[in-house]
Amino acid sequence: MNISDVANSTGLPVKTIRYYEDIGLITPARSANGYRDFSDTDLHKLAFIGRARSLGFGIEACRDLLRLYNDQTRASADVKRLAQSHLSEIDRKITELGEMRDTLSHLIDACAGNDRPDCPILADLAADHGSA
Amino acid sequence: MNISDVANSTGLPVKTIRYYEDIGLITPARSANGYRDFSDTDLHKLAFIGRARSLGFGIEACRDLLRLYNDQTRASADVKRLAQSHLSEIDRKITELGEMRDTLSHLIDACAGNDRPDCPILADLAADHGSA
DNA sequence: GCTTGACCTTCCAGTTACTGGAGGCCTTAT
DNA sequence: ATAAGGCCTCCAGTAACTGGAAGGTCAAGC
Repeated sequence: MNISDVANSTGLPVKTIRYYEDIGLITPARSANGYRDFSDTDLHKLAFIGRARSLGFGIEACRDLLRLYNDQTRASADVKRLAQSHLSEIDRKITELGEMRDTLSHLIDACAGNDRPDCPILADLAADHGSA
Repeated sequence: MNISDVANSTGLPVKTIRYYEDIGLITPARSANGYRDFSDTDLHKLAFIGRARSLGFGIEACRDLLRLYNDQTRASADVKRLAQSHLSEIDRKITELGEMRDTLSHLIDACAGNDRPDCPILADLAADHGSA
């Protein structure tokens, strides 16, 4: 299988697949002409990585997940721990973004949005929010 | 004012302040010895940027906000538009993270988390989610 | 046999917003 | 005189790609 076939099957961009080889996530064979020659296993791994990435796992976490997947002696507790740690990170980000969202939407509501210069958004950014 | 005073006042790291000068957000004066010599205006600008950044505005948006702030003839509509566009982006991210969160927490709930190898999380990542 | 166009290759640079570190002046206090 | 600490610049690295240049390969058509 050539790289564009794999890209079509997995939905991953060609560039990304090459990148995943660069960083050692996959090691496809090479044809005599130098082209990458992907096996079904490579395809499967890439699909796996693609789904893990779509759940927000970082590349190193993907590497760990792949290793666990290939390890028949794994304990599901190890996978769960990894996933929980990632979930906490997601929750942290959601909270952070939610706080931004709340502040920002209040400011937006307070702004007339007309052709006058006075603007509560700018006023808030310029205001002293210091603790002292 | 030396850079560490500004860092203390604004809460921004020294490195970040130098970086903001590099990219032209601020242009502090220099003392005879080559040290940056920050004015109150510089301080104010940096605090402004710090607050905009804490609301998640990107650097270029900060530049725009600063420009609008300094433009007495601005229309609040322009500020509002910028903020709304940023809010949409935040909402998009929250939605994306929320979807990840939901999927991931279902999988985590389904995983026994013991020392057995069978794991619904890995099974899901390995499963064919293809459209065909 | 040759050209054309679609693929494939590698390598380099750029993205975001910093952060860390090396190597080296400047200042202040002892 | 020296030691500590603050300041300087420049270089490299981070995460995960993405775009583009320069060039080899392959299949089809004339």
